[in-house]
Amino acid sequence: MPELPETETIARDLDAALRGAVIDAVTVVRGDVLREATAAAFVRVVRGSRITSVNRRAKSIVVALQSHFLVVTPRFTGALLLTEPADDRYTCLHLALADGRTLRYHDIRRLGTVALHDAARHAAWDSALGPEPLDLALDADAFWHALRSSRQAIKTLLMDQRKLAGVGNIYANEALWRAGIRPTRAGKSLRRLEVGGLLDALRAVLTESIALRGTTFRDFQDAYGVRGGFAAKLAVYGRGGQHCHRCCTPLRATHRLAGRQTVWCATCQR
DNA sequence: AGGGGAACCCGTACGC
DNA sequence: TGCGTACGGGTTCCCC
Repeated sequence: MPELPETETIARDLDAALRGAVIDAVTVVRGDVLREATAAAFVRVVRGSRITSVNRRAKSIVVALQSHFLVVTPRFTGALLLTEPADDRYTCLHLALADGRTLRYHDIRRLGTVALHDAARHAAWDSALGPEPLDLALDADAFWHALRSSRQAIKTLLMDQRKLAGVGNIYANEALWRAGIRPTRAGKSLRRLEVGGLLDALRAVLTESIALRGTTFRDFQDAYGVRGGFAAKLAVYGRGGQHCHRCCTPLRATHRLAGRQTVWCATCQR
């Protein structure tokens, strides 16, 4: 479930730890996590290359090499680990660094992916994604325009990576509760003022979660195997049937909206 | 075009 | 207790 705050946590740690590191040896243990490259091509490109930076885009960690990019999308159980995992059976990729450290891509359920991009492919991938919510270049007017053409539910739109990058189920639920907006409202029904409030709420919850190194609901761990601290701060996600922190009404929960867990307060979300 | 649904994967939860 | 099955979850791909 790593969304924006969780992948941001991983990327910041890895950037500090890996900038300038050289990858000496590559072992592909579970080749089915690879995308856009065969195991042989992956080894050929990655072996001997230097890591120039590590960043985040949407819910992916982007490891920049000299000429290529590794785009790691952990999905539910994927992790980029600098420490020895508790169970090495789930190591999919093993990168030995010249300084003696090891970077592993570890994934129990293997729905996560590691793609290899050259510069042109990476630019195309990047341009297909929507704006970053924490980028101040995205203003409420632009966001309002992006939403007002759609009949889809606002919660579905928040999670549409072409419209906005990095927001998944947890933070979509949380931002809508904070903004007092019902998840099922059609995008085009939102007024300009409501969209401004929603963007403010979204930025606040993402920023607070990053400060606590993300939400570990079940599986998320950072590069050192440590859990995030934001789960205790969640107002609605995973709290169906419990009381709303604002008005004490029992929170409603459904899976009907795009098949995902949606939790909201029918009293204070309109 | 835009939206809906299946596939991907396997640990966990649950039923018998 | 032990086995079998349903489920979840984001993205991609396919189809209507």
